[in-house]
Amino acid sequence: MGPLDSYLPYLLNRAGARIATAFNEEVRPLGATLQIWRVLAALREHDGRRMGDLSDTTSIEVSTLTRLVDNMEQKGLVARRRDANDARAILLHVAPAGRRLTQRILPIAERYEAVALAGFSAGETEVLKAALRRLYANMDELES
Amino acid sequence: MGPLDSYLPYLLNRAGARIATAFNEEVRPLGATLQIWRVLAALREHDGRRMGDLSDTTSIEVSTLTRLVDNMEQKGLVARRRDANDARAILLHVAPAGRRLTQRILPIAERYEAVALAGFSAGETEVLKAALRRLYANMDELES
DNA sequence: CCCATTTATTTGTAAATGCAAATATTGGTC
DNA sequence: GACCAATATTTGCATTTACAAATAAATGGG
Repeated sequence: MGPLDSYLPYLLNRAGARIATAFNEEVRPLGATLQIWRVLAALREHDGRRMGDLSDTTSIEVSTLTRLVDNMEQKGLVARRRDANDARAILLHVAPAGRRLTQRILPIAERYEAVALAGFSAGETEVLKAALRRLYANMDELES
Repeated sequence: MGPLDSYLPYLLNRAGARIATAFNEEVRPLGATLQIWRVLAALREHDGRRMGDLSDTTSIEVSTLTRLVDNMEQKGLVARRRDANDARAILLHVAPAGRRLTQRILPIAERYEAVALAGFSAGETEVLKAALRRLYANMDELES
């Protein structure tokens, strides 16, 4: 392996960590965290998700997620409901305070997207996003 | 903001988290962790680094790093030495066990690079890496 | 229809994390 | 040369995290 900054996982982590840290600081005054935002964003895309589903889409480990959701529930951001068709499962729903918080975080999220991609053309942006999806998919190879 | 999987920080985190989790599992049997590897890899590139320098290059928060290094020192992987020119600073050096561990992890790291980038041409790979460096640099904008 | 297996979530517990404060040292200024 | 702000690291402490085990419910085979 050559220099560190030619090593893909290194570059990936470095960029991700930097964005994550900055974003986290920014939403803190709103009483949120990056992880809370991840859950809210996932619910914004599709409300009433299972814990396992949320864990997959947010990349938050499921036992960590349980406790995060405990916390969000206490804050009135979300509500747990038993799935009527499968009593093992929980369906997590946004609550009004969660919707309000989402609306406050959205512009910050959009700003981060813009800042991170400053100077990228629409084409370059698409190539990058496609590559990131491909990286993710490539990891299937090691899961088996 | 549109669908989650068109949101750059999401894609970045998702890919990074997946690689990190898998890598971490893989090095665990060797008595290592991803964070330990990050430190070893940074020292491999340039031995005798300051804590702050290491924190920057590994993206590990400096107070976390202190304790990680305590741990690595106990395992005989690294050694702290006071900087002779500046008694505030520590210079961290690999120790023999650290070098051996590095040698055992290197092939795993190379495999991860290969798996993640499977199907990418050399050109595509370079475009991706350049983009990740650019993302990182773009975040300067928010630091001020 | 009962049992064993699988799936979904939570809980126990130890370790990792990160902010803030403390400590140590340097370097410049008066 | 003493003092003060800046820099480097560590420590205190509360929170977050993650592995493993526990709990609960569904599913399918006999």
